[in-house]
Amino acid sequence: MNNTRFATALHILTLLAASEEEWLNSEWIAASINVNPVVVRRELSLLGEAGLVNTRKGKTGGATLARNSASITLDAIYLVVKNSEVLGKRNVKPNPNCPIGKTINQQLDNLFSTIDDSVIKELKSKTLKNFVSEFH
Amino acid sequence: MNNTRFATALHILTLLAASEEEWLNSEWIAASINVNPVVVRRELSLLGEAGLVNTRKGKTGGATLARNSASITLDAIYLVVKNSEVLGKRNVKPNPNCPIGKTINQQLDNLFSTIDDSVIKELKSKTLKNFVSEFH
DNA sequence: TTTAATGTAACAATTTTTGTTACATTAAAA
DNA sequence: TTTTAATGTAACAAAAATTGTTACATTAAA
Repeated sequence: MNNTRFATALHILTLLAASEEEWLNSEWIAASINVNPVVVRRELSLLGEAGLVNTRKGKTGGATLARNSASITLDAIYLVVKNSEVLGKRNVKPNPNCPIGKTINQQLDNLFSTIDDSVIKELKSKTLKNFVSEFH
Repeated sequence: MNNTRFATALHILTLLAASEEEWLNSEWIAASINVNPVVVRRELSLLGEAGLVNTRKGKTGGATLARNSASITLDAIYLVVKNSEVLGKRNVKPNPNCPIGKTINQQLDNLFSTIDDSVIKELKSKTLKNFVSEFH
């Protein structure tokens, strides 16, 4: 992950959690993060598919949290934005004539999964509510 | 991490560990990974700085492990290639006029460090020797 | 009917990653 | 002493990933 998607998604959810019951629009959210509103809408769309937020169109449109911030754990956010593994990518075509090259990607699969799982587990222990409570 | 550097570095070290006492050259290693020899030399240079390999120039030049594969843990490799945090990047300039935007990067610092630390810890429990032993 | 929002496609710009060429330096071997 | 075969590294090119932007159809309240 060499991008800002987790930071952006968590920022969005933090704003929504900090003002529950209000429909925040993408322009307002974008101004807080300092990115383009389209970036926010794109991420909101994915967070919506994951059941973390509700969005509505039309005048007075915007977004709210879909569930209580205490029930949202950070692994759910991570899974929405994750598009690579913690240890990165495998090399595409290691040499099949080399005993190591022949099977290294299978060994890396195991290792990469193990590490990813431990990150997920750690994130699962942290709630959005707790994260938000750190702001004072 | 959305790159192949960890996979490449571990591949290199696996080859060296699998034929200790031999000086493998970058062209040979590169053929196993299927990348350009310069990529291998670049990574070997960094692995050398970290004390994981020895390299020598001249005819009969090449690389060997600098220490026993049982004493090399995977966190050492990760630290050599790591150039981003597990949860990615922060947004560059969140709005200082927003209570959330004002301090979110400090909160993210804490979270990102915690997650990175847990990955390091997990990798520290795994040795190169053990990884190599999985090939059969 | 007007206004103000989302949803999303299409594309542009930027940054990161990977690949390549070139060559100075080193050290063994002929 | 010259040739050979390697590393080390700079400089640049190419490809891929990331981020930003414009445009506009759709929706729903006012």
